[in-house]
Amino acid sequence: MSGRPLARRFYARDSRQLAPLLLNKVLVRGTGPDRVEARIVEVEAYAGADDPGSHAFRGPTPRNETMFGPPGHLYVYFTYGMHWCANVVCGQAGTASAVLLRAGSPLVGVDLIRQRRGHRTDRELCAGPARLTQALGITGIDDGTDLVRGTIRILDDGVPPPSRPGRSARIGLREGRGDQHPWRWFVRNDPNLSRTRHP
DNA sequence: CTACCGATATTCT
DNA sequence: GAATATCGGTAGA
Repeated sequence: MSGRPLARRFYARDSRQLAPLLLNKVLVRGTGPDRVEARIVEVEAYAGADDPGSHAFRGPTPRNETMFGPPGHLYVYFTYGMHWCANVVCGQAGTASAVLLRAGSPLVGVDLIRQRRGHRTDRELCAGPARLTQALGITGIDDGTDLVRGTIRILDDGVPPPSRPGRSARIGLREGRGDQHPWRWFVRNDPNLSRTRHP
């Protein structure tokens, strides 16, 4: 697999505009034998001060500092005491706009993904935000990575986003969910979507 | 297949 | 103390 890396200006739009455009793009980490690729099939948009579901809602902290930086970098955070989740920082610097990568379809390095994921069924390999980071080997040391120049990149390999993507409320939130914030987009009928549990 | 529950570090009240 | 942008194991239908 190969493709053209997304340019900085591609990331410089609002998270709700960028999120559906990231569907069917290819997330890449590593080179050579440890190269892993997955096609993005599910995302969620997060905003800044006006979004009660966002980590940036109460302003900058050590954890969310990357969200307030320039677009085209990776915001990686640790949650539930054991899981890493990855976001694409977008918009203008200071707006804290970001897109959470929630699920992918494995393309390259599937054997390595199976090792990292404990030899689960194929559809469980990248079906969830923490599963996706584990499959690609993304952890806190990747927080702040420049997606345009770094070892983690997002490629356009010519597959366009869906013309009519699935859309729903965001998952796993107490605040900022519901019909007022239908900011989850996904590739309809893809077998690698995350499980949708609504607490 | 769905439902529940424990794990467990950081952030927030 | 409580909550958290989650997951994997187990129990049951």
